[in-house]
Amino acid sequence: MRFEAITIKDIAKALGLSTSTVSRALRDSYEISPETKEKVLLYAKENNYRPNPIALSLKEKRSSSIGVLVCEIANSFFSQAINGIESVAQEKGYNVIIAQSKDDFEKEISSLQYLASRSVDGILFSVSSETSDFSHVQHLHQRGMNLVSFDRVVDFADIHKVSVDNYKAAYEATTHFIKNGYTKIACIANASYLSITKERVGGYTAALKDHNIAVNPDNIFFCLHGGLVYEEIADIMFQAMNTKNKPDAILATSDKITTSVLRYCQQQNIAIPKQVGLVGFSNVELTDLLAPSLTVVKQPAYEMGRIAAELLIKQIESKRQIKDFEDVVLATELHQRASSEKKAKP
Amino acid sequence: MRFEAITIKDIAKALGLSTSTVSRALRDSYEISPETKEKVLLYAKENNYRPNPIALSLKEKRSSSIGVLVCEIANSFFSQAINGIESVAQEKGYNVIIAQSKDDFEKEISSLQYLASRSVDGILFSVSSETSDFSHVQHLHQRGMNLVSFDRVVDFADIHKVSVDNYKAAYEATTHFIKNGYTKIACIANASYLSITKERVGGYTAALKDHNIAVNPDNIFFCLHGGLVYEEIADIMFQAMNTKNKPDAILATSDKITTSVLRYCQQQNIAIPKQVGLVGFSNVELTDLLAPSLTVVKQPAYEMGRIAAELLIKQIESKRQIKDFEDVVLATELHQRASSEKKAKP
DNA sequence: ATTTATGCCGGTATCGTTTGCGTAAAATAA
DNA sequence: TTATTTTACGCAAACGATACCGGCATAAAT
Repeated sequence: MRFEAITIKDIAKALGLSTSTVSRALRDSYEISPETKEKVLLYAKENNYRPNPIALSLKEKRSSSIGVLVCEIANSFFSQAINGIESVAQEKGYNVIIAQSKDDFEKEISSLQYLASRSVDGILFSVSSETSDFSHVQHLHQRGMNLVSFDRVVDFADIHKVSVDNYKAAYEATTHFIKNGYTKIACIANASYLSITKERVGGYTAALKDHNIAVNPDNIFFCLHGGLVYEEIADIMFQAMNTKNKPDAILATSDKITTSVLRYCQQQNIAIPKQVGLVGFSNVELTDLLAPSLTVVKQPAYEMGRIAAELLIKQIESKRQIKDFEDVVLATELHQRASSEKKAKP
Repeated sequence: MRFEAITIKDIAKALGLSTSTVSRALRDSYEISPETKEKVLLYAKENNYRPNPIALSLKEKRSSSIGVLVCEIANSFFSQAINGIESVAQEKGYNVIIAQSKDDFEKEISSLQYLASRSVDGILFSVSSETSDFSHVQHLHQRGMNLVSFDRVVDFADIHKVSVDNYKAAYEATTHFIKNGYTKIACIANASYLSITKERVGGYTAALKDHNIAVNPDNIFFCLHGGLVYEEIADIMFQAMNTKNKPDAILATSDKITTSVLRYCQQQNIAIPKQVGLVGFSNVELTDLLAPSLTVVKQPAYEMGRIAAELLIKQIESKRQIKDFEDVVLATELHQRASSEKKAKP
C-alpha cells in the first residue's frame, strides 16, 4: 500500500498549464498573472497539495533532517536531551532521526555510517562508553559532515561541543561529602577513556587533594559497560565493601551506576547514608522520592539538547565553512538530600 | 557546508562508462561483463560509494522511514517503546523519525500532518490525552497512509492496534487492594475519553462490583493533562483526602500520575500505605527503590514497540491492501510491593 | 508602420538512480 | 560466406520540483 499524493504535474494537467507555471504560481512569482495564481492556489488548497520533500531534497541537496546518535534512548538523560533536540528541530523544520549505539563501539560506527548514508544534513552524537578511538568520527568530519558532539564529547578541536562542567560537578559533590564528614570517598565511574569520566574523576581527586585527603587508587573504579550490566556494579561494590579500609561514601558518576549501587545496597542491607553515603549523577525525576532520598548531580539535559541542536542547524545553514567552534559548558545542579547527610560524630 | 558524496555519474565518468552500465554493474546484472563489473565494484569500494537514498526514494516512491508520534519522549514508557521500535527498524533498514504531541490535540494534528508530508512510509502513534475526535487519523488512513495505533489506541476497526490488557491490569490491581484489606479505593485516571482510561476504569469498577463494593463516582478522578501538570494531581488529591469518607487506597493509572501522587503524599506527610495505599501504572526502573517501594503495574513497553513496528513494516511491504487487522493485546505485570501491603486489622 | 518593452507563460535541464529499449560488435549457426 | 543469435553496453525517460532561457502576444514609443 502506498500513500498517493497530488503533484505539481497533476495540478498542471487539471488546469491546462505547465508545471513551471504552477510552480511559480505556488511560489507567488511576479511573472504569473493574479488570475492564474488564484486558480492554482485554489486548486492546490482544495486538493491538499504538499510539495514532495524528497524531490525537494534531491534538488536542493539537503534533506532537512538531522540524525541523533545516543547510546540508549530509554535513559532519562538522553530522552530529556532528545526532547530538547526535537523541540528545536520542530521549530526549524527539521526531522529528527534516532539511532542507538547501545554503548557498543561497532554499533556506533555502523549507526554513524548509516545516518550519514541516509543523507541527514548533520549529526548530533554522544560517543559510546567503549569508544576510545575517534577516527571514525574524524573521517566523517573530514568528508564534510556537519557534526556536533554533546555530553560525551570527542577530544579533537574543530567541532562544536556541548557538555556540562563535569570537573566542577564532581568537585562539588566530593566537597559536599567532605563537608558532611565523609573521608573515605570511593568513586565508581564510567569507562576510563570517556571525556566525562576523565573530567569527573579529575574533579573528584582534586577535591580530595584540596582538602588534604590522600587519593587512594583502590577507591576509584571504572566500568566499561557504564552500569548497563548490573553484575559489573555488583562486583565492584562487593570488592569495595570488603576491604579492610572500606569507603564511607560513594560517588557514582552515571545514572545507571547510581541506580545499580542503590539496588546493591538495598539487596545487601547496606544502610545509606549510615554505612555508606551516596551521591550520584542522575536525571531521573524520582530521586527525591527514593529511600533514602538521593543526593544527585543533575545535568541540564533538555538545555543541552536544545543548544546542541541549535548549533548544528546554524552550522548546516551557514553558507561558509565554520572556523570558530564553540565549546559550550553548562553548569550542573547539586541537589543535597538524605543519602549524603552529615555524619554523626563518632 | 555540505557533505559531498560520490555518485554513479562520477564513477561512470571516471571509468568511461555510462551511468546505466555502472548501475547494472553495481546490482550485479547479467548484462555486464565480469571485467567491467570488477572495475566498477573496485572503484566504488575505493571511493566509498553509497547509493543516494533520496534519489532512490524519489524513484521508488518510498522513503524507508517510519514516523513515531508519542506525547512525550522523556517518559519511561514511551522511551522504552521507542527503543523497541528503533531496534526493529534498524533490523529492517528503516529510519525512525520522532515527533511529540506533548499531549496537545493541535500539536498532534500538526505533527501527524508533518510526518505524513515528510513522506514517511508509515506512522506509529499513540494519541494525546486531549484527543477524543479521531477524524484527523481517519482522514490520513483513508488517504492510504500506513498506520499502527499503539498504547492509546483509536476506536475504529480497520487498523492494526497494539496495546495491553488495561481492563485486566486495573482489575488485578484493584483486586490486589481488596485482598489486602482496602475497601475505599479511589482511582485517579487520565483523560476520560482515552481508550486506556475507559478500560482501566472499567477494570477497576468491575473488580469493586465483583467483590461487592459499591462504586463511588466521587472516588473516580480524571485528569485532562494526564499528570503533566502537577497542580492537577495536587488539586485532585486535596479534594480526595478532604472528604469525610476519604479513600484508603489509590489506583493511579499513569506514570506521571503515580509520581505526582507520591510526591503529594510526601509533601503533605501522608503515610503510604498506612494512611493510604498506592498502586500505580509505571515503567520507571526505580520504583522498587522508592520510599516505600511501590506496587506497580508494569507494561511491556519494549515489546509493544517491537510488535507495533513489525506490524507496520509488514503492512508497508505488503503488496496488496491489508484486510485483516490485528488487535494485539499484551499482558501487564503486577509487582506487589510495600505501598499496598496488607492492612493491619483495625 | 516599425521597433521596443513588458506581461505571461512553456520548454527543458537538473538532482541520482533505475530500467526498457535499441544497437554495435562478437560469436555462433546455417 | 551469410544469417542469426548473443553479449555488452549506451540512450533516454521517469520520479517531483525548480529555474534558466526563450518566446508569443499586446501595448507603448519612435
